[in-house]
Amino acid sequence: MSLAKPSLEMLRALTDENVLRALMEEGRLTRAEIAARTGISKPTVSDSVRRLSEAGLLADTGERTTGRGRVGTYYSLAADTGAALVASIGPDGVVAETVDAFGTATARAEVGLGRAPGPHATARALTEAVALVRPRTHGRLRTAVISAADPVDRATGRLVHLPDAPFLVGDLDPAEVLAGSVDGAVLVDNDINWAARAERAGGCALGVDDFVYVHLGEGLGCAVVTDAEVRRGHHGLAGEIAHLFTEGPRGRAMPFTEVFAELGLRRAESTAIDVGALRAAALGDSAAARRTRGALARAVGGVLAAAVALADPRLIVLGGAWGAEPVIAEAIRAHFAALPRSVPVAAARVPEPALAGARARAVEALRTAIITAPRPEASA
Amino acid sequence: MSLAKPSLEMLRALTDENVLRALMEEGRLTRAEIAARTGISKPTVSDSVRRLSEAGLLADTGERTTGRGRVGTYYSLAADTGAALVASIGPDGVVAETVDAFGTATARAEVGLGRAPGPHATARALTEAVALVRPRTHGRLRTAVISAADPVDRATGRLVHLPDAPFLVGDLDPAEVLAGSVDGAVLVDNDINWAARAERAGGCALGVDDFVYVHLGEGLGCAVVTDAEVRRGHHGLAGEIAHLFTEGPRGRAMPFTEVFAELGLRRAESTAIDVGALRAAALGDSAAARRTRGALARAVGGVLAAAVALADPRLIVLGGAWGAEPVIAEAIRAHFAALPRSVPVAAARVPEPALAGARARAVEALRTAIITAPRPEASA
DNA sequence: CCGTCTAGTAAGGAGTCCTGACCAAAGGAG
DNA sequence: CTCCTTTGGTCAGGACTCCTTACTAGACGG
Repeated sequence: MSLAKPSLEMLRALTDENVLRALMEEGRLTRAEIAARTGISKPTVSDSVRRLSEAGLLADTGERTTGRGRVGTYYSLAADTGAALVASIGPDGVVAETVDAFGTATARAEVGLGRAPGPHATARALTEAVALVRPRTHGRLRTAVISAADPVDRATGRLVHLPDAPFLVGDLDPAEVLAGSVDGAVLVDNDINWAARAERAGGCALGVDDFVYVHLGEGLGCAVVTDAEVRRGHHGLAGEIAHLFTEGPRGRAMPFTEVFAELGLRRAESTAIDVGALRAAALGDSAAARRTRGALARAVGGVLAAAVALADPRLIVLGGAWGAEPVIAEAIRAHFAALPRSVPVAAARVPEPALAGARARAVEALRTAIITAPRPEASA
Repeated sequence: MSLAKPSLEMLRALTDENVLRALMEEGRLTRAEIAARTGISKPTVSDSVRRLSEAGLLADTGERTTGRGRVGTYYSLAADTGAALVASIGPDGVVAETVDAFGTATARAEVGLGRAPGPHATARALTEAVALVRPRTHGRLRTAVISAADPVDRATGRLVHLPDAPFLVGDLDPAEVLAGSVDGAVLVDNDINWAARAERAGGCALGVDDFVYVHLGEGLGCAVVTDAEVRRGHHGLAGEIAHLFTEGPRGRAMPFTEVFAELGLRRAESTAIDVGALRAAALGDSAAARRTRGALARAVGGVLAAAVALADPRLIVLGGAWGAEPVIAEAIRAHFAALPRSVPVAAARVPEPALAGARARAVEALRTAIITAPRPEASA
């Protein structure tokens, strides 16, 4: 609400931010190149580079320009500006990466859970994965972005269990696990939300401001992107569609998750979908398979109709172990196209989408951490 | 994406904006008061006031401070800074207002349609209402914000007809009707979206960042507020819930709008709900009324479940001719509370909500128009 | 070897904001 | 009535930021 107060300090900070961002995007630049890129005059850029070098954020790389004219000196971010941790937590294990401010992944580790699933084993796997990547990165970990295959409470960052939905990873607080290894903020979100961001950044929803990503796998979920942002809702549970009323077998209205119980496609003693059984029942050319596909398409169609009604997307993206299966996706698409307010349907196509989305956000977070970090007063 | 380039001009503009906003909120202030309010030093404020006075945006009101100390001169916005038009368009007619940059309504007119509904009559009514308020306002109309009781295409601002939904006002392009009377941009949105903003600004959803406003009247609609903004979706049709699949009578899945056909509660030859018939059927203590209420509650419950699943609101607001009816609202609330992911339900309470929401936005738009308007170069 | 071309610096100026001192004028105390 | 206090507003000086223009340093090309 309150408007920023104008000051010369603010102006200088903006100049420094321009210089830093130019270098983050380009890797290394001479002062003249920075001036050309940002539109700021050469003397001002030189001032800023001097300031930032004295603060330890920038360094002469030792490289020099070649070609006609005077040799230029290349500057780049200092080596110790730190890194960000990215991790993807699923029921099978953990994938962890570190990225620097240029967006380059500097280390990667995968730790599987084998036959010992559960939150404790997952916490250990996360700790272990961090220990594996930690020594292979320069500087401290200034922030972390975590993807988890369960709903995430927006306020606390904890994984939460919703009624009648599978709890794939289990009760876990990633921020607590990482408390010792990461200096700054730890941001946790659902894997589907990260996947949606990845599709928007470079997948089938490239640049689309309003779309819905529907994930159909062991669990059921979706991500709602409106006005170019994933919307998480008050608790962070937007997109948890298990209890959305839709059309079940024989035209009855029932929660989405119960359709799978009704069809006998759940795993024993669990609310998770048995993807193997589903594929066995829905793929192929038999009349039974076609019937199953029809039932699935009608149930998913109800979910898509709800998404269209409430979010008005330009596009719907189907992802997940069986949602991206061409034959099933085609059945869904055909049924949905016949509904009164249909929109185009596309298939997700980014590999490791959750990790990719989290990685992009981690780079962003690391960059702003570097830019907004308090700097020593220039009082020498 | 690209970062603002720092410049001294930008700083000055920020100072001027601080001064202008302070005066817009407070009405009249002395330079010392502006300095105290904004935190900007007195000399700088004096400079800014001189600049803005020379540009014709500010004027000495002639009033003077009384009390101890030197007399101060009060400044205020110049009288000719213009006004904004606000209009609410419904099937029964048009209400138009003009507001100034202080948020004060300066004129108001209501033009009914009587027995001649339809888009042509509505366009005439709008023109007439504007002609009535126009002479009673100072300065030109610099922007307009329109509320319409039909879905609005976000890109064009036209009212659009969706299949199986009533078209209460009809095919109309408010911006075209107003082209001659309004200088600046014309913003058109659905009445339900404006109502939701009004409830957030000062009603039962005061300050809530994530909520869903469900309107149950002749038409069916809702507004989705996430992260403190009404989300309109790609076409502007977010919240058009007529085709959302829900639970109909006898437990069958069907589009929301068809529930009313099934219950015989639609008006003849129309997809609009017969509110009179609905009240007759659902109010009272008879077994039949209780059955009807139950059917309505289950149908609305499906819609609320979908809203909770996709938007994760902190609150659901019920409004509209029968949605706010206490007995029906209570039936909805009771049924919804038993669902697995229930959230609090409140009743809308802002009077003339669509107009109130549009008015607030019009003030905002007028203020930014004044602040960002190109100013004559100070070259005297 | 000299002209050309480019990175970077130096000098000067315009503009913005601030601090602190000062002035003007009204109300209150005695 | 006079003096002091209080407050709005201005003045002068200074710190700082950014820009333009002109200049220097130094390598390549012919």
